[in-house]
Amino acid sequence: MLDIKFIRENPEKIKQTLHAKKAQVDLVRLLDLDQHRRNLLVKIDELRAKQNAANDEISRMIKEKKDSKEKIAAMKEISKQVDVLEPQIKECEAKLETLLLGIPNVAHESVPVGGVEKNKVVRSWKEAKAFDFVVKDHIQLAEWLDIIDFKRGAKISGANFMLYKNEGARLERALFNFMLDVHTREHGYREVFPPYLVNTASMTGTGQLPKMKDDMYRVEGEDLYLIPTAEVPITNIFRDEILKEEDLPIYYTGYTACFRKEAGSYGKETRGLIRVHQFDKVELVKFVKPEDSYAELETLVANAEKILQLLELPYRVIELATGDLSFAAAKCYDLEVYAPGVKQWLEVSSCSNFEDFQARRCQIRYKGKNMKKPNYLHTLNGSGLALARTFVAILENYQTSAGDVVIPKVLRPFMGGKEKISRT
RNA sequence: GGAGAGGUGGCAGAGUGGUUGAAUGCGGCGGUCUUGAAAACCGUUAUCCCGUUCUGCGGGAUCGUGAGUUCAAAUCUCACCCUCUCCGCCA
Repeated sequence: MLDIKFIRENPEKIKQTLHAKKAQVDLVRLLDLDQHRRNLLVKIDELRAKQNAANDEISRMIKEKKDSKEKIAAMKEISKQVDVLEPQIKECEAKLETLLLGIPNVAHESVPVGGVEKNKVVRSWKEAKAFDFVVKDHIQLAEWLDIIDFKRGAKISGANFMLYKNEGARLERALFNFMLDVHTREHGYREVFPPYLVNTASMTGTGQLPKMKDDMYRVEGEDLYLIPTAEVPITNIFRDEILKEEDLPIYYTGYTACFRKEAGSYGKETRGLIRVHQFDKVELVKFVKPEDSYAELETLVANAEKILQLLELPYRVIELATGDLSFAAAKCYDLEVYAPGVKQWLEVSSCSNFEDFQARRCQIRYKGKNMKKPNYLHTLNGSGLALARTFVAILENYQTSAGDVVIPKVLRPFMGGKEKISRT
């Protein structure tokens, strides 16, 4: 959510943002409601001031045993007027809130302006491996090695649900353990393991609601949604709290399963593990002081990159253009790993600075000794990494001509020292 | 799921219709004292919104959340949420 004062003072900037992020919000109406709200507030505050003064007076009259009937009768009138105004203000504020929640975050000035075509490759790491045999894709490999059962996954739950088996299940487990270890031991993150189901307030806080409502699974009859990312529960850890300045920055990492409907995204491009309804992910979340957030974004990306480097997978870092930024992000880098089997660059991480956009929705503030008032902090998050696609990249990059998959060195301690996965 | 108790400021804990944003204690911050520290003493100590002649001033709101009764609600009524205790169920 943006500051209404900022919107009031920068309507042009908001118009550009709405256009860039393709959001439909009636800005004129929003500004009207804002003005209307303030007019109503002036009126009701005056009436309430009268009530408060009269309350003191009536109280004194009762104590002095004077007749207060007339005063009380007069106050009944005022009270009626308040009763008329109050619902008007509530209605106005509710409408304003609805519009406000629909306004996306403004991109940082450093972000390239334009659509996907303006996305910029800022760096790449490691050349794509040259194979001297015909490469298989991860679906062929996974079926050949009997480490993922696509058919039974679909039987149990539906299309695009996976049943990991044998060394596949173990590789998955190895991956998130490895990632958590790196982030907690080497990058200074504290580990959390949050709930997978969260309420409306949490989903609204990070910006999934109201916009992404149809992309999420909801529990029937309960105010609970399955998380599409651990960003939601982890960022909401501090919802409605004021933190101490000296406690910042705070870094959290956590593993969760993630659930997404991915409606309407079937087809050849999304076969196998590339776009699934349930996947595992290790998330990185930072709570930082505003002046540090862009430096923190760079280290966040570096922390995520480190995982790909340790896994020795070729990847590139993309800086997203304004039109490709998510609703809540002010700036975002995607990490794409190369998968030679499907011959695609796969997005395995998205690292964003939300500035105070989520903090304002969540009411997460901080206060220092020399600060008169609490201030919104900045939140950032990034995948470190999303597992399903990383799994794809490992299978496809580490395959041998025999159809085996060599286990990346850093994962072997998590795989009982095993060096490769072979058909049994 | 059933029965009961309860949700008040950073914490503890008063307050059951009328100058109560809220006693008191602890903690925090500033100061006096001290060579320094402790103790003692004095002061201070929430958040949000609106207006403004804007390093200030004026007003309003907030005692789990929402609705209601009333001239007036932390205090009364209802609903919901959460916590605790006991019972049941259960990985």
